[in-house]
Amino acid sequence: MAYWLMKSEPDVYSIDDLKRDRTEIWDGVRNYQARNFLTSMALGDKAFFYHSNTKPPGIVGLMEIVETNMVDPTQFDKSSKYYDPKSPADNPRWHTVTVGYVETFEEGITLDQLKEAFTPDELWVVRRGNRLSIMPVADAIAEKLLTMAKKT
DNA sequence: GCCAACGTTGGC
DNA sequence: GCCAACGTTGGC
Repeated sequence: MAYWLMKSEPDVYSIDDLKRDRTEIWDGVRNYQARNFLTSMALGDKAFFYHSNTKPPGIVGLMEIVETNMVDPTQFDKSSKYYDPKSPADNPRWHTVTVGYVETFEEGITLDQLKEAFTPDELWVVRRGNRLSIMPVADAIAEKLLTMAKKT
């Protein structure tokens, strides 16, 4: 089982929204590196939910991958802001997963705390200028994150 | 609201 | 294939 980190702006979709919905398709990713990580996810993988563009940014909870290799329907939806006219219907460009709610961390782990605890090589989200919205998290780092989440 | 980082687009 | 222009992300 692998661990991941997935970013979302809470104004757009937050961990509270996922708690309410229980499961949700993670649509709208339009970056090839992020998409490649999405397509390499396996059932049962866990993902840290990261709130970006908010105060404070940070990891707020845990998710589980409950469905893999889904075609992102928004790429064919002309009314969606994620509509991609260049994506061929017979060879969709954008794939994603469905995530399931696992837990909300009582205090979360802020970006400041993440920067204190990890180097940019250990956890990509603390890299300066990092814009990738989906990234892998090594097992040892994930275990440390889970310990930190329980302590706070 | 500003702006650094950086991915994408398009002219050549 | 280069690279300037442009758009987006996301911390501050």
